Amino acid sequence: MRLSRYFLPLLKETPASAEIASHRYMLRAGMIKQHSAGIYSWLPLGFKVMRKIEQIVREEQNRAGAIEMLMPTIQGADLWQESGRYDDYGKEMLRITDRAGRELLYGPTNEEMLTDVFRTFVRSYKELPQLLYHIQWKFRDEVRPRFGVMRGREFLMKDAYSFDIDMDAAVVSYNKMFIAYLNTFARMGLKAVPMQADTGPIGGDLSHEFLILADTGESEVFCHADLVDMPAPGLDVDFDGDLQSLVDERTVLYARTDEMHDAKAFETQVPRSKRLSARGIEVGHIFCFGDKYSKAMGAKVMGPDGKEHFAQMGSYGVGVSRLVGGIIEASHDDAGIIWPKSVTPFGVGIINLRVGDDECDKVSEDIYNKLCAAGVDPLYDDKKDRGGVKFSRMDLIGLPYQIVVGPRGLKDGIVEIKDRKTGERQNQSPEAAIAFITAQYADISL
RNA sequence: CGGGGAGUAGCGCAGCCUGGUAGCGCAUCUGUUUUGGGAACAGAGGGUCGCAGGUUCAAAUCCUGUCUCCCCGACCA
Repeated sequence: MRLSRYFLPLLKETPASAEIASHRYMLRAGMIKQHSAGIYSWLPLGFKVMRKIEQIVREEQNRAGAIEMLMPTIQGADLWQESGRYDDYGKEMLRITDRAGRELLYGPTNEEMLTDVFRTFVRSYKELPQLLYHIQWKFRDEVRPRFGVMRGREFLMKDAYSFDIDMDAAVVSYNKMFIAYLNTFARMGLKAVPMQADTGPIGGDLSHEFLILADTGESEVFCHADLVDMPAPGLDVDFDGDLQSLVDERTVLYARTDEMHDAKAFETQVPRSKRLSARGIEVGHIFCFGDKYSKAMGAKVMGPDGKEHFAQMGSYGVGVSRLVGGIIEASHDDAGIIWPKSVTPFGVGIINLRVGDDECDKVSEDIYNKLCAAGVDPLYDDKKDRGGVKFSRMDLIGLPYQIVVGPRGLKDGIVEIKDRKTGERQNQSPEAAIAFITAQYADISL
């Protein structure tokens, strides 16, 4: 993409309303525009990042054996009256009336709707397990939206739902999502720690929240320090095999959010030097809640024993739009965002310091064309701005690498490669720079 | 929902106390000179002062109501 043809409305000054780094940078880097409290337009740069995050989530859901579908944003009130949540959910649910006076709502989640799909079509244990998901916009009329997209009212969520014949089988599904989540967040460069969580209005007793540690996180967390650097299980995990030991390794150590925290247990189970209390951002939450909805809504299947059984269910959420902010919270500096390679909106920025100079134009264009062909998706700054503007702009939007093409270097036949994260610079011939950048993305599908 | 703060040009703000018909910085447009870390000079455009009432000869300014946004807390798949 040529910057001169892109839509990238950058802000030089920080909008007064933005308090935390991710919100500030998302506004300044032209990623989002707020329309009202907790409701945003996703501008091209922000949308591009969100799409990449969404795709990683999708790939890891698929890898774990979940199947993608799509349910509507608008739901009828009847299903929620059946489950009993129509009244329980309260003002957080956005309720709508259509022209015929029918009660509708903008879905805050989809347990009821998918349970309805399930009970319509599934009759036998032979069709189990089922693990279905969709990635769809949700609306929760939060009392207090804040922190930009981190707590928006409208947000994009991946929610998966599992249906099994009994609790043992339900735990197998739960474990698949548990492992898939660790891999998902790891691919985004995040260290997410699974923590014992309260099941809240969902019900049930098996539940984990996945939190990334950040000072601006909304939750207070307590955990064993070793959990933070524990590597993800890896993409070669056999999801059809027994995952229990992998899950156990990561749940045996103490890790709880404030609502579940037990100071005494924390002190007895975790040696002093390993006690970590910090703040975290919730990016995923998984629940195994059994027959709460299947019972209320009559979702049952015939078992091998010739009797009817209510499906044992679980639900599994990832905040896709929230992750855009979460990744920035975890990866930025004073100059701007530092994108992990896996979610960066563009693979590399090419800075032409002297647009209009034949040699600079020629070399920049050549690098641009070759990197496009190599699939690296470069952003070419071909605007007629001064060097300083170009440097700070590229730092702000935070692409992992920059290639600087200027008359000074070209005299000696070289361009400069800058690593956004470390600040390291290296001089290379244009050809070597192209090869270097291409190699950095060899193992990442952009 | 309780407490606090703010709505004035695209963004950041001053002006309000003590009413007199709107200003600064950045951004934008034109020109000239510049050009390797947010350039300089000259000129130009852009505002129903959130909205609705009221007081007054006169309201951004005073009064009443209302809407919106932000922060702290409570809340939160």
